[in-house]
Amino acid sequence: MEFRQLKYFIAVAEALHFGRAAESLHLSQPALSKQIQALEDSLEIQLFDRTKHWVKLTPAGQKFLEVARSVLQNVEEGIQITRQIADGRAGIVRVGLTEASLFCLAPSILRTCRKRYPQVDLLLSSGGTETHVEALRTHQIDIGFVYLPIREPTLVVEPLYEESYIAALPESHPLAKKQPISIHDLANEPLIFYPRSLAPVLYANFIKSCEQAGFVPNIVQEAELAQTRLGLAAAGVGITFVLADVKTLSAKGVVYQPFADNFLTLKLALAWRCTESSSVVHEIVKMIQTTVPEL
Amino acid sequence: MEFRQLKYFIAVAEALHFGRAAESLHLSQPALSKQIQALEDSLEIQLFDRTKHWVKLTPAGQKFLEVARSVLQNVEEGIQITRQIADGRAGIVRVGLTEASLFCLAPSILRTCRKRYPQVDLLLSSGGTETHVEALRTHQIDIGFVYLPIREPTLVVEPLYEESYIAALPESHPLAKKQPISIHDLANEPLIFYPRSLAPVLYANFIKSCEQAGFVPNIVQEAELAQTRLGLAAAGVGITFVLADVKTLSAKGVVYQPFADNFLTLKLALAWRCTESSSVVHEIVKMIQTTVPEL
DNA sequence: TGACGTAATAACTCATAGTTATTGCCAAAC
DNA sequence: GTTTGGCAATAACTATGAGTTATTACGTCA
Repeated sequence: MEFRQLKYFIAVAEALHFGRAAESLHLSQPALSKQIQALEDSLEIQLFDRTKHWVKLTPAGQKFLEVARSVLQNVEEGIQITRQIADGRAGIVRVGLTEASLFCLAPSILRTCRKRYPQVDLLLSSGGTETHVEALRTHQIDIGFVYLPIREPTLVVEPLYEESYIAALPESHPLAKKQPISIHDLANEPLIFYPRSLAPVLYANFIKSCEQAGFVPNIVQEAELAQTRLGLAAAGVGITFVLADVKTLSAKGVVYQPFADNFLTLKLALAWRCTESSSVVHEIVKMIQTTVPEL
Repeated sequence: MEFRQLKYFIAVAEALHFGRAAESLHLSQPALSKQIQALEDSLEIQLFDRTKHWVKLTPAGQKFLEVARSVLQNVEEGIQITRQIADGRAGIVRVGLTEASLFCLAPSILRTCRKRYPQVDLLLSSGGTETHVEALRTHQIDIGFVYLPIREPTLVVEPLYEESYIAALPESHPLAKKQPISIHDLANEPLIFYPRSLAPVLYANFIKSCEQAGFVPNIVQEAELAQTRLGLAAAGVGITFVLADVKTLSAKGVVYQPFADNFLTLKLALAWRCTESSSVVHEIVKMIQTTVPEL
């Protein structure tokens, strides 16, 4: 059985006339007759009752007409979906977000995706730079938000933007009134930082900057989430640091202060596998890269 | 796109190796390669990533594998159903039953049908001989239970069995004690008969038999259903007649009496269109013809 | 660097889907 | 009763393309 025969069969079943059906198929009548015969022979089922003067469907033929139509429609729809996946207009993309991207980026990325790529499902997870690099390698995610610099030849890494950290101090802290503050003010202060693994290079830079300023930072507590660190700061445990755009998160008992020397900055980047074959991943990368600067 | 190409595609997608896939298809490797290329070209979608050393599905190819499998399965199932209809193992058959057949035949016919032809739906309706003949002509039913004789050249009519009528008398009636009774006993008795249209010939025969016995029957009431007639008899309206096998229907206030001369008999037959093309109708006719004598 | 495994290409063959011309059948018209 | 017309089937032929075998090109592994 061939697709051709299904199409021919439908034409004859609709016209109930070999001549006219052949015409509508841009085909000669004998060719059509032969193909219908071949179809009936291969199925070993008589689909038409026909004399030289009329043609009609047998009961089996009526059922087969439904079957033929639904098969052709299934194929058509299947090709549509396949094409959407090939074009990157459909599929599943797993994105690893960072703490920073979680707050302000995620909602607008999701919104844009749903609008521009309604057939694409974004699965979001969160983690640090190291976990994302590993998750990319092991194919657990397709796109990761990471902090620069990164050395991983199997990944494509493209910077998104740079953002500076600001200090978050307990309300009652003396530095809360001085503005702007400097790195030197941090000497001897109890500090709350995030775990090294979240962005190892940034962590190292921080330590180095402190040492260059002539002191060893006194990190009394580590916490991954900004919210947790702010809570600790509010409780007077020490000074902590958050990304500038996190300050929209007004926390009770905490005062934000920018650094005069802007010494602690973060370069956010997007990473994906060099070998990535899925066009939908590339589409979503492009989408994120155009969406993020608009914010 | 061709079915061949779908099958080849599935083989390659499963083996991920053109040589081995070709072998499993009993085909040379170049032929397979060409067909896969032709498929990709016709769809304008790349289904495989391949080098000289490995083959793997693209994301679109993975989707298309699902599509191809489901299409082939749909076709397979569709052919199955079509074949069942062609063989008379599936379909819809509309059967017109008579009062007589409704009581004892219908349940066992339905039971046998469900057992032997699980894919066949029987749609039952009831009516008299004349309505069934008309319903057969106008394609409203496919098989009709009718009373003989019938002259209708467009129908095939095959007798099923002959059954005699028995009298049903009010309990208090003098004839209730005499056994068996004769046609002569009916002279001057008020009679309850069924409408002429239900079985015109039987009706005429009844009138004629009475006239030959020397009297004109005194029909005081007509009623189509046996149940109604029995009710009237019980109420003392008169004597009525029911098929012998209806007597299992014990009716209060009514006594059954066979006729000595067996004068009122009914020949039940099955009728269907000469031009009937549906094999399932013929199957069900055969089924009824073998089931009925067993009762 | 050479041998091996593998998909693609080349050149060819043969099956078959298409063509036109013709036949045979039945229905309707004269 | 005969003829005409319409239509599906058949016959004979053509050309497209699905298959073949032999070869090539390429990347991996020893």
